[in-house]
Amino acid sequence: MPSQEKQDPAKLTLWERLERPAPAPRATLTPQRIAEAAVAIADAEGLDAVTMRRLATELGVAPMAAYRYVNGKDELLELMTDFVHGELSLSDDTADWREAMRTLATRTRAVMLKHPWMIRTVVLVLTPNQMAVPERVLSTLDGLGLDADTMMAVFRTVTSYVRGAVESEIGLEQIMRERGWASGDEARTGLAPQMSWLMGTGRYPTYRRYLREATRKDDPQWQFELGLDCVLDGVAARLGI
Amino acid sequence: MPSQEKQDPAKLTLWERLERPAPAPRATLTPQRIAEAAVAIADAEGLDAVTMRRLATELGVAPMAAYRYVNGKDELLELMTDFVHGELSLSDDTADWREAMRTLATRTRAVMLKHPWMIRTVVLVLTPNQMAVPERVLSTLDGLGLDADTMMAVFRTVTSYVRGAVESEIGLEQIMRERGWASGDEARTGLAPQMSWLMGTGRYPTYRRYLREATRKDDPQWQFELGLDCVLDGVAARLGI
DNA sequence: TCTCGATCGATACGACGTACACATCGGAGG
DNA sequence: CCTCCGATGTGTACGTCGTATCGATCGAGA
Repeated sequence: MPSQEKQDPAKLTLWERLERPAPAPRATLTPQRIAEAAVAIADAEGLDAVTMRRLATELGVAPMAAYRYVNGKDELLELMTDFVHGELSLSDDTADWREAMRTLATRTRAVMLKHPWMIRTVVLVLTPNQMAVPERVLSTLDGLGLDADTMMAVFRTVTSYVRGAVESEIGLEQIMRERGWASGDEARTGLAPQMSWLMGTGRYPTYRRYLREATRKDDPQWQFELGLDCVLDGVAARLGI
Repeated sequence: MPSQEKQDPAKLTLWERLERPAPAPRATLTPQRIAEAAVAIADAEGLDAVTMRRLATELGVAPMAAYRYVNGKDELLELMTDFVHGELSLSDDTADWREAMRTLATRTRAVMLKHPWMIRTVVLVLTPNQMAVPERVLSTLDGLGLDADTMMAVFRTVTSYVRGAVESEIGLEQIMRERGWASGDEARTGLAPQMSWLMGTGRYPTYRRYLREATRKDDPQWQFELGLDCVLDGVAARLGI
């Protein structure tokens, strides 16, 4: 008998395996269970706590068990990333591209702040839930007279801003958590020695004035939304949409 | 005699130690030498190749030697990050804020593409060379009638876009390097099975059209600069500068 | 010359990712 | 009902990592 149409599971991508019809009989483990457990660990204790051994413990299983479903730790991270992207729940209730971009941006920010480890994850691996994002955006941009390249540029521009902004926000949060600072004021007192040393060099006069005069240093949402409005304004103006 | 003004070196920050006048006598190791070696390894073989042991080998020294200058691997990464930020060489030759932001953006992109591992580094640790960036930007924004918060918002907005954009660019490059793809076409053939499976689900019709129609998919510089112009336009328009 | 603190080396420990061979389960074919 | 086989989970082991600890060694001030 010649070759079966059945393929070697190891040669299939993670996503093909994930959607295979028969979930297999024994199934104490599934990709979903693995993803949920890994995400739970990462949410609670950070990405460094996500260990193949720790994951196995959490699943009540031997350290090597998960390797039947995931080819290595990198694929585990892919699985986690795709799983969380499912939380974005993109809806089709708006035809206005700008409003759609705005809610996508704020929702992305919310999801990432909820799963701060996401920011350390590789971008642009092709996973089903990640692909749904550009699909949604491109579809709202359709019919405005933009060519394909420009439509994608709009998507990339807004996405890039969101990612960068959330990244710095998370970076700050992470430092505060590590050092046990609960408020912006606590952080500033904690940072005071280092900061006053830097300021004492006299190399940062303008920054020093910013420190004295600014009043919204601890309002990341204001900062995020002002930047987002700038970006959306610029896209609309330059591309005439 | 009561307490000396000399402090316990372990309690000083990395940067205070770095600029202490006497570099110590024996000095086969210095923070600079350490930073250079670590950066060289990361540039050549990626951040994962930067190992305390590997670094020591490269410096011709015992594995634990560098710990005299760096409190742990995290501080080594800080040191590397600050070192590379020194390459930005911010100049004061422009008073026009927009031109200054533009050259900062393109230069940042260039430096990061030269040191792709930078993108995986924690943002916003207070290091001298990193602080020089907002200082430069704020000083060009000075005197345009913006309050301190808004000036900083401009800086953050542009910086966020740049970081996000470069991050996705580097992410793609990294995947291509890992899989040994040299051109965009090679990458597309390599990705073809996965992509055609995803497209076969019928869930991404607009994205599919983009794939057919787009002609600048492999022109990251065009994408970067278009987005940057949008962001700068938006900042200028919304803030009236 | 002696001493003392700053450097650097040697050794060791626990945790990590994962290769590999083995045990075990559950359903299909007789 | 039995048997067998592939899919699933286990046990063990190896090499590498970050780094704690302590001892050796060097240079300069007394």
